[in-house]
Amino acid sequence: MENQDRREFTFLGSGGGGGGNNNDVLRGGPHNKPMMIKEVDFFSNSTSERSARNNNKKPHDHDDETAVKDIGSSTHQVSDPAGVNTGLNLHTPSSGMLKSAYDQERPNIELIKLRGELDRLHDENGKLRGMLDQITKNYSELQGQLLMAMQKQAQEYHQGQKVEPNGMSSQRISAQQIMDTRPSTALDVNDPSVSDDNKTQELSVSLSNTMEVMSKERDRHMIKVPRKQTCTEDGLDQSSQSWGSPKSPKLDEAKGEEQAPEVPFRKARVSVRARSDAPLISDGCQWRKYGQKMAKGNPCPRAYYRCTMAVGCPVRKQVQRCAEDKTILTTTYEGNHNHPLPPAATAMANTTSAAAAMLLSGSTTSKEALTSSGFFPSSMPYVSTMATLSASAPFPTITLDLTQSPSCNPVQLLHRIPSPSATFPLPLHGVPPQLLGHPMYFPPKLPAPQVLGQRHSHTSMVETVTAAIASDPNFTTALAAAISTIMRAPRSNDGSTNPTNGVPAGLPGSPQLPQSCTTFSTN
DNA sequence: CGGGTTTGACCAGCGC
DNA sequence: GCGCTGGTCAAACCCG
Repeated sequence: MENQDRREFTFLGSGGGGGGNNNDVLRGGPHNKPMMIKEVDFFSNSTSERSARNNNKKPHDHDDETAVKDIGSSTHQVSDPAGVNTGLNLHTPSSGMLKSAYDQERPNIELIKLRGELDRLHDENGKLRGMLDQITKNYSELQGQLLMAMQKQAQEYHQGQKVEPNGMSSQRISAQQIMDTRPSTALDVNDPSVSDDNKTQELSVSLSNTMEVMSKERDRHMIKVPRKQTCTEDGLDQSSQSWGSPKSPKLDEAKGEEQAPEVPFRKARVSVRARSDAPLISDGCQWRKYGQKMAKGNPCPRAYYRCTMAVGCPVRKQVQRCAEDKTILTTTYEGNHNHPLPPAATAMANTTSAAAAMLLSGSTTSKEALTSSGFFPSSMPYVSTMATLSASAPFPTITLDLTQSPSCNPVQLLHRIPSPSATFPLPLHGVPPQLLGHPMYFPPKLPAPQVLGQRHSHTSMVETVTAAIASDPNFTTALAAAISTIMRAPRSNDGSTNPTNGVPAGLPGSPQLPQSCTTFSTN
């Protein structure tokens, strides 16, 4: 089991170490510098650093390097190495130097070439850094827009939403929306009329700030909900209903400022369903298993993990295999990390946090706030991911279901979903083409498209979710529209009415989603 | 030996 | 009040 956790991080490590070394890597150990950090350093480093590397490679060239520096001022300005050579040619043959002198000059020529190459690499790094910044900015924007949409919809919902007491009606509406909703009918977060001030403010926040905002937003929306088991589905969902109950003093203590002690409610959770033979999916974080239980209705044990990347990190996750299809691994996350994360983990954390915030922003008035609704833009060429939201449970959960086939018909997916859940697509096309084509791009262990189409091996949520966000320019609009639809949809206000009420997960005809009261589905 | 997993025990919420 | 269940704890154990 312990090897599973270590295997999670091999893609982040330097690649040469064993399991324990990988742990050290993630803790920022001095000996095994994570590859990702190396990349960052490479993006941000200076030419001098690379020169130092060259010096390490050729320490005996130090004098020559110094000689190069003597002409470096002109060389540096001439970014084209060819220009440098031209200048040298003017000096050497035409000046009538002796052959020995010329031979003495040759190392300098090579060094100048190297210098030019370094400059070229520097420029390239600058471009890459800009690209990375742009990606990060876009991601921040997306999150900000998501948050804005959530806030707006939450406000609207609080103001005038009428409750749909009939869960089945909600389901029908959900289906209609799923089949018929178009982006044009949904909230366009790109619309400048939508809270420009707030939007600007939100868009300007960094990733971490976004996380913080979302966390605060989420905490603000924490509600006191009587713990009630309304779902009859097995396994994870039942556990999820009680997860985060205030009975864990240590957890509350660990949450500290993040969660008021008098608030008995828990955080929203984000579940991930993925096909994987591996016991765990790689999410970029380091986890320690602290318990295992046999859940009712599921022969597969449920494992409990907590984040160990920092002391007191409140993030926990549950891992359990689907009873009906043991190739499906369900991982449920809760909480926000209170420490820096590796890039991959950051993407995952942000995504789950956004999803959680999305849930909570719409579930503040009642625990069924997000009972059902749907969105399925017909403009989406690939419906690779479906998201199902549900707040019918005592605390809302959003599940990314990555188990569906890419070729799966959305209608079929609809029929597979046993509960009136909110569904919307998350296009998972892959990494940005500019990254794919770039030599500095290190493809993940499993590129997202492979993850989508592949039902085996180690599915990486980070890769998949990140790819979902990064790959499709329509994603922002689509997601916002989905959120909009979700928030606007009629919701069940009856405490006994929930998506799974009377529709136990794992019903015949819904083999793909046997245990989800809340499900993101992936195609 | 340190860090992780295993596993039985314990606690608290919930339903009957 | 009692039993069931989920979640957590912590001692024992394992492993590199």
